[in-house]
Amino acid sequence: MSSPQPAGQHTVRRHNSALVLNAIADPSGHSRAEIAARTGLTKATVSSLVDRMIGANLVVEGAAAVRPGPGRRGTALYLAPDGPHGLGVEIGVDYLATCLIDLTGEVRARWLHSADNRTPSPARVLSRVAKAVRTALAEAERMGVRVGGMGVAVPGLVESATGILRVAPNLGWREVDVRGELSRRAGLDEIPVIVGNEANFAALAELWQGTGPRDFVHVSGEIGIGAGIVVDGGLFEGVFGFGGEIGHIMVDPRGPACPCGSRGCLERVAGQEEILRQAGVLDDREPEELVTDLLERLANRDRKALAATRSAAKSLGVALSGVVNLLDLPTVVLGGTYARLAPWLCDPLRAELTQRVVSSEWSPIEVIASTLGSEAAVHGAAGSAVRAILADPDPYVTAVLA
Amino acid sequence: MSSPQPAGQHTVRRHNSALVLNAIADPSGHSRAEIAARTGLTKATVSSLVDRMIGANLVVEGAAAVRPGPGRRGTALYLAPDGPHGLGVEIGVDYLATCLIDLTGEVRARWLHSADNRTPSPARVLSRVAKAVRTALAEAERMGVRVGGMGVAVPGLVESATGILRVAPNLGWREVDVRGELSRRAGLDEIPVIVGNEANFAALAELWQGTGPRDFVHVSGEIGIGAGIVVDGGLFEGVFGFGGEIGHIMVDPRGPACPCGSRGCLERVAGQEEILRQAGVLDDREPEELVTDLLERLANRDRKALAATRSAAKSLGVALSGVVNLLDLPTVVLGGTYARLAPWLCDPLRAELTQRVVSSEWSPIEVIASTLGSEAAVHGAAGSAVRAILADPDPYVTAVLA
DNA sequence: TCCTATAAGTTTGATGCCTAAACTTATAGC
DNA sequence: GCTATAAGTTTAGGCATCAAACTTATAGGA
Repeated sequence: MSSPQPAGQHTVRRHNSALVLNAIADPSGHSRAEIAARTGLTKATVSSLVDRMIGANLVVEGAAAVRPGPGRRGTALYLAPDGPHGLGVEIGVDYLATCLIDLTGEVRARWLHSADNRTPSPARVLSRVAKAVRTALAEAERMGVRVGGMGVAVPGLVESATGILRVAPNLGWREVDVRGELSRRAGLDEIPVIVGNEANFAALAELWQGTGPRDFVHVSGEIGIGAGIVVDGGLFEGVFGFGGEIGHIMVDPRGPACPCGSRGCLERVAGQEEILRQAGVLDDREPEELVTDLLERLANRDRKALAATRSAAKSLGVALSGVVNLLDLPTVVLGGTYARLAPWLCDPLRAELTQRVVSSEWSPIEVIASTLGSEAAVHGAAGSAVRAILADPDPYVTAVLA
Repeated sequence: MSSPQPAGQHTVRRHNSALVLNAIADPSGHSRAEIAARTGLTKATVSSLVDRMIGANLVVEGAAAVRPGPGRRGTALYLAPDGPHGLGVEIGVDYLATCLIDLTGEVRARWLHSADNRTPSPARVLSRVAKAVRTALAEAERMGVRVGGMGVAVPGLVESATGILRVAPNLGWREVDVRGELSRRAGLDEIPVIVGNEANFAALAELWQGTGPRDFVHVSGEIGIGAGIVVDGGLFEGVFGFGGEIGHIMVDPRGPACPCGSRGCLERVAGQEEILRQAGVLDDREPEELVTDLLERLANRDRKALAATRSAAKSLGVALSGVVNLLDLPTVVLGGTYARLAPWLCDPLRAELTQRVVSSEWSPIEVIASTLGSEAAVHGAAGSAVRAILADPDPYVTAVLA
């Protein structure tokens, strides 16, 4: 959105820095001259901007490119592998994950602790998180890289402007100032911290991974059902940052009651727990084991398992058709547990969507499974930190060069 | 697709021109110095930009302001009442509306023809539309004002990038190049034409009228049910421009069959026709008369009418709660026929939403009725033309001064 | 081996827009 | 009519871009 801020020459440089850096982000390695042609800037301007970014260690020069014909060879430019890194943290219900990611999106270090984050107080959990953050910062220092930002994924509603976690039902948290607490506890005065919903971060990880679509809704079903909506390569967060809540779309007015007060909510009808129950594999084993059991039964064409999955697909289709109609999205990405069930979910879901979506005639709906595993959210959180630099490098460059 | 464009000094002027003009758009009339303070630009810059815009007849100077204390009085600046006008056209199912609107949003001329646009071929209808456009252009010439752009509202899905009407079920049109045809038939080579969905234009009219919210979903129910989604003061169109289709969200899986192939679609359950049927006032009179009849019965507390309205409110609540959860919107605006039924719809709808929307605890959902009448869509269409100039005046200014 | 054509990257001067600060104009209060 | 204050204009300077000239590097042919 156009900010009500006046523009000056610095604004121009800022805009063009981002333009140039995003062209450099192409891993095939382009020369200054190619970047100039691609962005529409002159070689002189590109040179000047690139020099600044090399100085700030965002960009490095590679070997001269091999090209047929006469003429001097250009020097290929790449994102600096030892440039600023992004630190990602995910506070799960029963685990704590951290990772360090470089500018190219490569994971350079990762940690995963099993931890019950539900029983102890938020303060205790956050002090544990702060410790994990300090460990990661120490590792970054050992690697000789600067940490340019941090992303924190939490399973709840986060007000994007303030970074305050409003509520996380599955953690039992309410009104926790995650950003403030972590900044304080881990001594992060210098590092910008972004707090967000794990479903949103997972969707962003999907966006940044490989060459997928730029417009999609990413649905992940673990304990709740969360959706991350990506429009034109950016996250759609809603007005307060509470967007993407599809778990309580009503799918069946005569369905089972939901703790939220309604009936037949998607989460109750198509959530992991309900699929397992209908398939007859719900007992007191670990969730991981139960899903493996379900997958085995599906592979063996167990009738109840197949019926449960098909029913969930149908309900998902009802809910997602509303989403897709409303936002006019061409693609649905299945993440989390749904990604593992994708072989059985995709076809009935696609059929349901095609039937219900008005515009499917002109732009058919694609349903694909995420290729990212369970660590999508941490990667997205870490990635969002480096992406913040890539999307607007000039403030970072100015700060480093100062 | 937004192609990344390089920025130069002209970009700066462009940005700041918009900034200044939007500050001037405040009808209370500010001086150059006040604009400077408000925008953060210097007086010199504001003066220079304002001079250009006065030259292009976008801005006029008013009387010197009265202000207590010593010092020279500033000259108030206003949007030029005889600056460029927007031409709005609405192709309804059984009428054709046109209007001319000035930069301030004031309607300066309007025409309304009853016309059956359903039976004749699209080509015939469009030639009739072109004639109405030429009439409006002639009137603009007589008034001595330039027409800066045209908006065309149609009751169907429009691909925003191309201006092609993909389908309009209630007109029986498919794949009609409305923009191309009208440009050709009415000789509009110089004038930019925006084609859009009437529900979207109605939502924009609501946005621009008065001091309403900047984030809302506007629902209007006539023959179909359309929604216009406004986020942060801008229309959310979806990826292809097909966004806002809420008519076929499923509200009740056991509900009546819908021509779209599904069952229990919102349109079938809460549309005008179904409300009238349940209230027992559906016969072969004109729709207008039927609605008046319904309103009378509601005023007289007719039990069937009240029940029908309450049931529609409940279904709307189910569908809109999904929308509001997903997009995290704080406000629902009822337009069209729903606006007239608002006294009976608002309360049950609000109750339904409050119950179903997860974030309502932190940001309660407001339900309000539109104050615009049946001409919201034409006004929005005309307004979108002048808003395009207000949002980015520099290209217009440059073209006029050249 | 040297020359020529070609292309990458740098240097230089011009342009355009913004800013700061000085300057001019206008007005109230004394 | 003088002074203080505020609006609006003028002028000098800064900054980022661009165009064009210039330097550097390379292939291919004489």
